[in-house]
Amino acid sequence: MTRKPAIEDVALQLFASEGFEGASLGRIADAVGIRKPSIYAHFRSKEDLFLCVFKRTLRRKQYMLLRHILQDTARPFEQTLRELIERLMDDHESDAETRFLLRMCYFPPSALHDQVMALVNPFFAQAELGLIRLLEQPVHSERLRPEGAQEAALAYLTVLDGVMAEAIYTTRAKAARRLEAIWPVYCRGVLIAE
Amino acid sequence: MTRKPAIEDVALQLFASEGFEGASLGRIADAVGIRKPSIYAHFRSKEDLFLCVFKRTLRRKQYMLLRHILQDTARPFEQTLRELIERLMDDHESDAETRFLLRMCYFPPSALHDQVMALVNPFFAQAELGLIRLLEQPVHSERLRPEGAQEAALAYLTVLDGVMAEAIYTTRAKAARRLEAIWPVYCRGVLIAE
DNA sequence: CAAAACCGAACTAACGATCGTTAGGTTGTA
DNA sequence: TACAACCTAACGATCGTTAGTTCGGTTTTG
Repeated sequence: MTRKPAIEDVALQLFASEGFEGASLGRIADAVGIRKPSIYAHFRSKEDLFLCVFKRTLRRKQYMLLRHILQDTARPFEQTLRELIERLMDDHESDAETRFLLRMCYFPPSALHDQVMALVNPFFAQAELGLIRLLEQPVHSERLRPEGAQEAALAYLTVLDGVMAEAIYTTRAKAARRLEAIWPVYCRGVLIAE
Repeated sequence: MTRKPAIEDVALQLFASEGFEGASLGRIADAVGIRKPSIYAHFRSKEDLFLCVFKRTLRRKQYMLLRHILQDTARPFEQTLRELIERLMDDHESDAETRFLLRMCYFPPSALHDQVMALVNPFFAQAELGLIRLLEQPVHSERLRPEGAQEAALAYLTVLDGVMAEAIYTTRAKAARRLEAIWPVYCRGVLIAE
């Protein structure tokens, strides 16, 4: 009977679209259908609410990423990696969770900058590591140029962020255009020519 | 003797670091060394102040970009394009103008979203066009793969945003790592193999 | 088994602080 | 004398937060 999950969901939505300072507890409470002080039955402060939502989101995304990358390690890695970008573009358009996470990784509330980064850095580090591990599997690494898995992984993350950047400030369709353009470039750049 | 330029400079700094909602007129006035209502001698509202600063920044950056791209069209284009990314990384670290512009292109104040985008879209469109024009010059286009200037330009913008993304949420040094990794990939991907 | 104590989730009322903004006065300069 | 640039004082609205209450459902107890 508790509205706690509803509060978290609405907070996520508003934080994603208005930012931390732009989303007020009053508007969050209104959208949930409760009174503003009722939020304090579940969270010690606005910052506490934010951090709870942020941690939850980080946890879910980490799980999703891991699952996607390890789903079928035998497939050509280009396919897996390209589909991951497409999936993130879809998610960014349809669910607020991805928008929230991206926004707060780029520009966390300045008072919480250090706390947020302490959560985000291991997240990114593990993502990079998981990616390198995938590319280092013999099936894949023997198709890579001698520069190796590390370079291919780092370059991929750059491509990913570049495409998502366009998804953020314009539309999914224009981001898809970018992916079409850069993907063959990326593949030619990291694979051994046949 | 007017403090108008000082107001704009300080507003730029605070908007860049705290966001539109996070930066209050009171703190801006404090940093300038005047009283809060004095701001209204020069700007009709907080939104007006923001838009003035934003337009000025857009104008300056547009001029800088154009100058950089057209500085020496005979040089190998890879050199010009790579240096542009390095320059933007430097700017992002040293001057608030670049941080401000990036932040507000990604996440404009939600009440001003449409107005901001009406300014930003032509800016991006012209940047893309200028880039394509550069790459279509025979000196450069004859070194490009048959996919052509359009693909190379779009891929470049993706690389640029991907590297800048890392500069935003971590440091210049880590962004430089990304550039090191992706630049040879990009060049192999767009240039004809010798 | 019924009464009592407890607890969590919501509420109302209100706090002080700060927000953006307006009105109106002072002062120095053209 | 007129105007621009600043000032003080204050506005209503909203911010995040606290105090204290009510109410329904568990758990503990006589």
